[in-house]
Amino acid sequence: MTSQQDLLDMLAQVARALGNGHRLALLERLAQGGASVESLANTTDLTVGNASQHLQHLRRAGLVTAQRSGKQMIYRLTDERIVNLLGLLRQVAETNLAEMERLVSRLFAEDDADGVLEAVSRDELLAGLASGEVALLDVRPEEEYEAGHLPEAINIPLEQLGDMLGKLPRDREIVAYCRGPYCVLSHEAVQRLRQLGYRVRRFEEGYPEWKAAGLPIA
Amino acid sequence: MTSQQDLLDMLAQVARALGNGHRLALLERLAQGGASVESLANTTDLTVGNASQHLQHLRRAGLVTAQRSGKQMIYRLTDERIVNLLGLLRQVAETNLAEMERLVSRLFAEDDADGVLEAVSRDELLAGLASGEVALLDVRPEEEYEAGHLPEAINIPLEQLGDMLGKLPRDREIVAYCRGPYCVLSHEAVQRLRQLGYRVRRFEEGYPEWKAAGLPIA
DNA sequence: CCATCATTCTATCAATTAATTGAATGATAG
DNA sequence: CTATCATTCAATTAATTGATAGAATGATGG
Repeated sequence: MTSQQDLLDMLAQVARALGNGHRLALLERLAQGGASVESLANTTDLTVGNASQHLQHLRRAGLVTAQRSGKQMIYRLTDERIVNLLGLLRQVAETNLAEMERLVSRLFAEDDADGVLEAVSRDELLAGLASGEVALLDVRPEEEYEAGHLPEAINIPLEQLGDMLGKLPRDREIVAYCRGPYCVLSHEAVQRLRQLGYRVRRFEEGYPEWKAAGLPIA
Repeated sequence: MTSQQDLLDMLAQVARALGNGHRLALLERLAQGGASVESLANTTDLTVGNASQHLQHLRRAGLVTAQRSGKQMIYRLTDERIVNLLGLLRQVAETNLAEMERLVSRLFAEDDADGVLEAVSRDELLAGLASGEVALLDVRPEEEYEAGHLPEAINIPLEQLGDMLGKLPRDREIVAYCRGPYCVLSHEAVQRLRQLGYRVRRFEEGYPEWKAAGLPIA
């Protein structure tokens, strides 16, 4: 006979699949778009063998699917709602764990006496884009940009920021975004560009959250 | 230095706290309202010592708080959004794990050739209540009903269903609800009442989801 | 203060999980 | 068919987790 506890045990199995920092890193990368095991291993600093095992763990939990493409195995999120699930987990953790807040503020430690570096909210960004006052900058690697990005966004991967400044407008405020709330790429970009005199702030979310909210992508 | 991985590790710690069936059962019970360790141990079939340990695990993850009241320790959810988090986890698991669906349909196995026992959705229930065509029946234990319930709901705990039939109207359809989507109390009540000739269906959600949605409670 | 009750702490054992290594499989290009 | 590349499998080890039993703590009522 099936009992309610069996169902909860199965739910727990899915939750346990989320219960490892490396697997969360893999999911965050997968939220940018599908990728091969090797590519995933590189962006998450795992050995290929280890990444493969974690991906199979996620697959058993129904969180990702695998599809062979030639020699490579391409992994993808099974469900767009997984982004929402991770977002909600993040919110709950941030509001209820003091330790969490400490880590977040340290990760984004910034010399921001005037508060001008305050991150841009989704509503604020939408308003800025509608009025044409804001230029969007995607600082993720080209591979992730190609897999999908916010409309009208210019792609300058963080490593090439110095070489491609010509692409950036001087007459509008720039809003930089990257992989999500904990991604430091956009934060780093903002700090560097501000030193060069650009008017630039960081979007408080990233591409996956934008997409999961059903907003238009390119 | 703090890295993004530290944050993901901390998120993983919260997810791991959800990664145990007994702890999910405790959270489901806590979603009905605060309770003592002993009460929680009873409703989840755990020993008191074991329940205490799991509750402390949940506390370290920031999911519950404890407050002493006389000799007893009353535990509560720290955050209403935890109900949403569990709901989303459930949705993701149900849509992506075949095994999950199999278990759910077996738990609610019903002899329902005509489809009349189909669960009532939230919108349908709201419409029925607004028009006065529906009477609400809460079949949870009195303790949980007292801690909060849907407006106008009559409480008849499942064990006392036979004794208190007089409270039920014959002229309206009855909608029974209990703790949530996996709670079998309302399902059991519906089966029994239908045999007695009542017009009755079960609400597909439960009290915690109703409350978390911001709908009025009593 | 003492007895009682509710809960937590401590120690222990069994079970599960994560990382590592090296071998095995599957697909492709020559 | 063979060499190569990407991924998975299998075996081992260390670390973590969960259950249990019994001692310890904290609050209450006489």
